[in-house]
Amino acid sequence: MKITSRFTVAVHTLLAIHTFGKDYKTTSEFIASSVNVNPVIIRRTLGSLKEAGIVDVKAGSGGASIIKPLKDITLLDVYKAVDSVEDGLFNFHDNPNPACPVGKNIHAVLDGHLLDAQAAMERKLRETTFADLVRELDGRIG
Amino acid sequence: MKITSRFTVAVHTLLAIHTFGKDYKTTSEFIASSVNVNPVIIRRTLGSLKEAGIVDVKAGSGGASIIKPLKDITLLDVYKAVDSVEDGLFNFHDNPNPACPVGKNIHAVLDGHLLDAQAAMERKLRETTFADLVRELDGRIG
DNA sequence: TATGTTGTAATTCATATAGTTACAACAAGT
DNA sequence: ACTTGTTGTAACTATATGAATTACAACATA
Repeated sequence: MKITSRFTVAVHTLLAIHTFGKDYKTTSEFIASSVNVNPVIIRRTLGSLKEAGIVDVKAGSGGASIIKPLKDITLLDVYKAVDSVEDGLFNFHDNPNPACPVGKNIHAVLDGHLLDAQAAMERKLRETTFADLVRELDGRIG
Repeated sequence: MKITSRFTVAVHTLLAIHTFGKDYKTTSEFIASSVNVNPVIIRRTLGSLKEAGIVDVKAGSGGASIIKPLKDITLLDVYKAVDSVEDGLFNFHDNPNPACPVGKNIHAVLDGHLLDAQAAMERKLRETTFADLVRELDGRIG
């Protein structure tokens, strides 16, 4: 199992808003044609990003804009905004037998290590900001 | 989306084999009662661990044993053995529009960062060996 | 008021995992 | 050789999750 494409869709969405926001009205329809998904997916993505205080969306008139400094938006912020991450990256089997010495202690032994691994990944995601991504993207667009 | 419970099932399986292997025949049925899943799940798990050279399974007579030194079995080894990890931890949306400057470059900009995050997690998993886990478990069992 | 858009619910579709049943292949004891 | 218990695996079902889609009320602006 893996992390959903909601994450990369959200990153793409933000980059599209930044890149085209000056010249176009970045509606869900517009963004959807770049990401190549259904516009409703973009609306839901924008809803999550809005809840997280990263974008503002104009209901009615349409269009989205980024309201947080690019250098203060990390990949981790976006990841947390759109992917339900509260229950951890790793799935644990449901009911280890508490009558068995191993089953009884497996959580105590393993949970910490799994959290460590997850934390290592999140630390890495926090290192990259959208200021970085925009710089890299602009370098490629030229 | 997340990493499947196959991983924790496999860890549990190995710890059960090590803990009980001296006194019991660790059949799929036996292990399944500790993990609390269907025996077939354990057989499939053991099949993967066997392919990876971590365990030996006696077909017919029954029972599994660990054939690799505990200090040389890391959590990453087990993770890679049972979870299909080739296609990456992150799902990427399928068809970003190549006619759009953002869609055309999104992979080039993002892929490296995603791989970095995944690598950070795997590095952390590699730090823990089954010698460590057994020590921790034995400490709790007393 | 007319137009175009957002926000969201409801439904369908696709995929992946876990659970289950069934059974042939196999190993070892008798 | 026969019996017993187990593995290995295929086939199928059940369940969960995400993505796609349809539909429409709420909304903002000209």
